[in-house]
Amino acid sequence: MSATPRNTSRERIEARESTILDAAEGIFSRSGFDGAKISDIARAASVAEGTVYLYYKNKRDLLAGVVGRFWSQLTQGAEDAIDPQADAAQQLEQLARYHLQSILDQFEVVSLTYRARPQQEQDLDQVREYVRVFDRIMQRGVDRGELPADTPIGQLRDVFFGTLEFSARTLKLRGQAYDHSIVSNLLLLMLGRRHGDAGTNGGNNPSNRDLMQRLESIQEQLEKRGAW
Amino acid sequence: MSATPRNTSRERIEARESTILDAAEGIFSRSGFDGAKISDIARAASVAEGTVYLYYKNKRDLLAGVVGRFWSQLTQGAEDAIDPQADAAQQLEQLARYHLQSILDQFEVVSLTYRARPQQEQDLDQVREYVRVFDRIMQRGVDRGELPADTPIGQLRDVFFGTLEFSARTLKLRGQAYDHSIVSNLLLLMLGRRHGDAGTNGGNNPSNRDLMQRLESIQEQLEKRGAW
DNA sequence: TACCAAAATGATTTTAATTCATTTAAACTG
DNA sequence: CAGTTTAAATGAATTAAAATCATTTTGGTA
Repeated sequence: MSATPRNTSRERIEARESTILDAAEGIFSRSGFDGAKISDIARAASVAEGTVYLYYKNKRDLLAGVVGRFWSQLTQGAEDAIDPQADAAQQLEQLARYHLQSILDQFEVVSLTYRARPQQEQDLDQVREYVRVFDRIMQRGVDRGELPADTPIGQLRDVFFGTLEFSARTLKLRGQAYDHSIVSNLLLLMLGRRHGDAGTNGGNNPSNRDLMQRLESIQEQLEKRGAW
Repeated sequence: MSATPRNTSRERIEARESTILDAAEGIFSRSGFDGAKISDIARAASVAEGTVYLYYKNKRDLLAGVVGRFWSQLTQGAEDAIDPQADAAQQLEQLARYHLQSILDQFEVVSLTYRARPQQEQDLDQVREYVRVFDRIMQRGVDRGELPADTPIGQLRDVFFGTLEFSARTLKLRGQAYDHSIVSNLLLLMLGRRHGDAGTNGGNNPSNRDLMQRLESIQEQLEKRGAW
């Protein structure tokens, strides 16, 4: 029959493709795009060099495969990390934490994204899909009145992902780990409140009494100095 | 004597180096890093292939030269674009406009930056220097009490550059041109007001929180000065 | 068991970076 | 200014790695 003519075969083939992607991800991450040799990837996948070309047209295509899979998995993970019951602000925080944590954990793969061909090509379809997770959260927030109706979602998207990615780079450059204050401050900015440190003195409005004390302290200092 | 033994020579050599950089910038921008052939670059510079290697160790090094020069020029241009008399908010807006405009104009070169070796290497020294233009504006704003004393400059730096770069990518992707609302909204976010339209909360009565921040900033300045 | 098509192989070809022995030009010397 | 030394430039030859493709192997089928 032809009912399941090469079903077994299909499984084997998908497994092999996935093996090649795994190998490529490892070698690309370790050596970068230029440093990675197809022969190394083939060896790591226990496959002949020519076999790689049966699955991917060329080296760039293979990279696109690795990067595409990464972003697909990220989309899946993001959807799992977000509580559908929560309000927009909470969901945004969940996404921010998840995103920052993930791009820190897999920084090398994220960097490889920039080696994929940009624009027009569908190389970055999976990135676009990922970004829609953000758009949906925001749109729902607007629809429910949790966010102002004129919220510029498109612009805030660039604020959100741009800030998190640059922050991740900074952390990596300095050898620092995940820092929650980045997420807190970003959310405070985006949701329209003032920055400062997260919990510390949060949204407190100091009392007139606090202000008076501070003024007295300043006056005292000035008098000590006699200067002005 | 050896006072000016090969001064004339030095000029010629610098001119040639600059010619090679120009050629490389053109070819790299047009064809990308991988697509650019040293032979093309050599031809565009009217020079033999081997000559390129007298000036740059290899292709990556040549790329670093192109990218480094770009960021140096950007630093120079930024300093010219900023009015030293203006307050922090105005300077920030000047820098934002200049930055967004520049990276849109020379998007390909900016993209090439990501092909330069990251981390530890001094490939990105010029980028760091450029970023200090931002830091100086912010620090001066804090010192003068125009910005809260606890302004997290380092984090805001990532907000600023991250947002502008991602916004530029979005514009390019959609074939759109410079959009001033991006700069306006970014500044509104960063300076702690709400987004939406510019003047909205302009001359409003300041809250106690605003007053307290201003007092703290004054006090800090006093203390700094008291140190000597 | 014999056959066929799909899959895999790796030696060969191709492409482009990098090197280096040789040539050319510039700067210095007496 | 002819001769000598040193620096700069050249491009043919080398090398390295991507990509191809004629051949072999494998798995399924009759």
